Amino acid sequence: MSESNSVSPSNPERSTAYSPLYQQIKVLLLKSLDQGEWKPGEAIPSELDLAARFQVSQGTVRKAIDELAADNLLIRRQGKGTFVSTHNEAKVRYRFLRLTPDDGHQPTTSSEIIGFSRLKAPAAIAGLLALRTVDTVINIQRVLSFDDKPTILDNIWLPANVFKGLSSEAVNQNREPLYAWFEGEYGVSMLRADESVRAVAADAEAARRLHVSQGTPLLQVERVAYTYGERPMEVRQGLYITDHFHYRNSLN
Amino acid sequence: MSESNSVSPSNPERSTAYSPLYQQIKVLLLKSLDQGEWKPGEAIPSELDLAARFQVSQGTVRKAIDELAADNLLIRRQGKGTFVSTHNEAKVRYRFLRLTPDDGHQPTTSSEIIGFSRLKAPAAIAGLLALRTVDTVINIQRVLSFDDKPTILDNIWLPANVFKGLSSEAVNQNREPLYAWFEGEYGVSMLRADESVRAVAADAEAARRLHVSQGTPLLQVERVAYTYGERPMEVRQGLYITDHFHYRNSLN
DNA sequence: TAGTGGTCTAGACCACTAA
DNA sequence: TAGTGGTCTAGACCACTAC
Repeated sequence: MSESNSVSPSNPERSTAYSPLYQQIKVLLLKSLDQGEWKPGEAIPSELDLAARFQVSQGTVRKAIDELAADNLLIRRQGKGTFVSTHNEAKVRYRFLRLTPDDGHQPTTSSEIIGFSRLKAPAAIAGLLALRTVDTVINIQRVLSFDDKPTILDNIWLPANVFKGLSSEAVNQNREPLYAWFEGEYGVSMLRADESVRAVAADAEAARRLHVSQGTPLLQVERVAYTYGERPMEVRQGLYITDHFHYRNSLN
Repeated sequence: MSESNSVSPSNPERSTAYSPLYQQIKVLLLKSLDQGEWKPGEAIPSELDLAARFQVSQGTVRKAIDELAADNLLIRRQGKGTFVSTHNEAKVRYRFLRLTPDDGHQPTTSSEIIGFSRLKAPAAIAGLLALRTVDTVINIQRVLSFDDKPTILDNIWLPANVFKGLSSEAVNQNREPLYAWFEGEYGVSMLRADESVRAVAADAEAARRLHVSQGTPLLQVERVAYTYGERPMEVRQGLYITDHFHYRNSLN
């Protein structure tokens, strides 16, 4: 583990690229996070330790950490330290799920796996996952129920070369939220996602799985989730019943 | 214009409330913004001027401004100054509209007002706007077309006591985006909004207005928009056609 | 050239946590 | 009490804009 992470404060030959010190520190921190030097849920070194390691002032490290914390990659806890984000804490499980009950109450959730297969990536999926159509993907289908009522039909696509050894049995035995499971079992941290939302009519399959009539309006949510380096790691299409739930969003 | 905006760095009697200096500065800046001391699009005083005015260091003012800029209330422009946000710039018009063409191209937009009335606030609207049911609200209905194809049916509710003098003629003559118009004409800045999204079936009215068959799945977007101090200033229900457009969202 | 925001430092002190 | 992140200061210098 070489520790020669020094940085030159002012680079005299700035051909085209000038980047402030704290941005360079941020890149170094991201590299360590991506490489797993500190795992989800663990503390990273203190600001003073990092300042010594990178040969900069505490304030500069602070600004780098501030930005990573603003992006939810790190979590600061006064008096305790700075920790790597995780999907595995009660408070932030289902962090990416925007579907919310119309009344405030917290529903019980359960998941049933209804499909699992490996196949060559369909063109559309390959494009979104930055794969070729000769690469293998894993397809998982499941139904999420809230208070025992089927509410979400998910169709999930993962790159097989990353999720090595993921099997039908494994996914059936897993009881954690998927993203928490991915962190612990496959070392994949989902950091960010883009969603496209539409209204569609339930087809025969969706109607059967969600116990609604064919043609019922459903919310279709297409998600691409990314890990470090903006690398896409999951494509997911969800069909949501929205008669007693809504997709919430905040604009600013 | 009294200028006695001083602040005591450390309050010895912190009964329960401790708030850092930069937070107190932030509150003072918000008050000035709310009171219109600096209008949308205008520059606020320089950091050094504000530091002198509030008797704190530049760094403390900076941190207060940083947070306001992160909330999109202010915009920093290096070398020029810090400016009050506005919906009236080409770059950020339709800042709150998440509906996006599936292909990337930028459609032409047009708006047709199809309804205007004043009435006592219905209970549901009164609740969302923090009004009583004896208060008057303004209701505007319109159709937004993209590339001359009707795509959004909007039903908008405004508190009449704030939007004084808003008339059917005025709203018909206005050519700006609504929120830009509200800023200039009524001094109301829309800073933030919450949205609830659902899939619904087009009723007879929506079908007629949007040129689709009754029962067509539509995206229903319910929005509450807020100005300074989290005061709700608009309730809006939009029905979106999403066959060639989608509601985009980023999660992190 | 002057004025603005942006970066970086060094040091002091405060608030919070845990032993 | 020691260690962490959080606040605040004063000052130097850099990058960008406009005149």
